Amino acid sequence: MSTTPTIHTRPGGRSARVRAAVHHAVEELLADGLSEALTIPAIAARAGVHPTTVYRRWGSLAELLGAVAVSRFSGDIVVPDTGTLRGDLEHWVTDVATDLTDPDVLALMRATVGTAGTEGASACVADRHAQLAAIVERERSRGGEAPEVERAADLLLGPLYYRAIFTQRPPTPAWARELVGALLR
Amino acid sequence: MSTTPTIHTRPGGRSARVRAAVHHAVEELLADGLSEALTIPAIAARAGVHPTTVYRRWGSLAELLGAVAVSRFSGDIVVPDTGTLRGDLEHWVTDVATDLTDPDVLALMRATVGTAGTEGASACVADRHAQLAAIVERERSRGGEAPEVERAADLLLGPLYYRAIFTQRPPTPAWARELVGALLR
DNA sequence: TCCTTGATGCAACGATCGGTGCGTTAGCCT
DNA sequence: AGGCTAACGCACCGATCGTTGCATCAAGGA
Repeated sequence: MSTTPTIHTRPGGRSARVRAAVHHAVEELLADGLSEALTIPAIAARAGVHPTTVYRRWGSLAELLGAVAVSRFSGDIVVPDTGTLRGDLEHWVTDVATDLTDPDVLALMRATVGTAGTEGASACVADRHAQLAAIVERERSRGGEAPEVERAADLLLGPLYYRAIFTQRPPTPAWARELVGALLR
Repeated sequence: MSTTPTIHTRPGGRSARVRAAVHHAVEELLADGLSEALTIPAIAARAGVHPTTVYRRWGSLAELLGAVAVSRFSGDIVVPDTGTLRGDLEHWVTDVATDLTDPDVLALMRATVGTAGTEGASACVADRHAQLAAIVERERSRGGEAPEVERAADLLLGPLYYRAIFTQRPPTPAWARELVGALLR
């Protein structure tokens, strides 16, 4: 779930700084469109850290990208309670669509999917699934009818991520809200 | 009568053989799960071709993967005419879902998305869009009502590719047919 | 058939990547 | 405050990548 800083062996100041610097360097290099030369020495140089450190802590580029994706795509977002399922979903898909408009986010997601394989890909959407499940569960606790989480993910996250990754038409908030209409028909 | 296909390049026997061997080697290496060590020398060795040839003809791994994706995902598939829009779509999504079950296809798609960027990603789905547009157009020529191509792509290709790429639950034909139901509601 | 020319093979090179052993630094604990 | 120990920096190494110049081969045309 969230980053619990008590689990790591040594959550001290320096390790955390190095970790943050490396993560930030990965996002910076990806933002610069250098998806080609995204190599560990380049990341280390950008982070002001010795390459050996990166090799030892993360091992491979795949694991590093996976870690960056997890920490980037696992914000502790609390979806505000609008009182209705439709309102919650519309608010949420707007947030997701806005997030997927950021080219840096797309670059990180593409690189993670291509390098970290299945695990990296699911790490990109795990938190979104959890948020969606929370919204559906909240509606059920209100006593209302709610579709299955799987179906909601198919009809909401499916079009959103498909447009973001595979097409050149980034999702817009207005278009995303129509997806809610198609789901709650 | 046969118009000599004087194309700019040389469609002769050897170039075509080399091209086919390299394309096949890329798919083979990806099928072996070697997405990590997917490098041009490795591809050339697998294809029985000198690395220089690959560097000269394709230039970079991104362009090579893009070319492989284009040639793999652009079969001249003719969707059979079942007489109704629903039948055509159900038949088509079944084909797409079956294709997306192949791990080799998924590996190629992930590698292309991660390496070849936006252009590679759209190359993976361009032909699917064309097929869907053809189905919709056929229904209109029958005089029937058909949804917009964009909407159909969002609600059909979206869930299909989302499941295939981002989740560990590959799409099944039965599930894919339900998508048609959600679209034609 | 021979000639032209584009495509491929070959060998060598510099550059850089990925890894290892060791000394040093800086958190955490008593 | 001082020791303990994980984490980091440094120097060095082998392996491999990406490129270039030149020789060779094969496809297409006169």
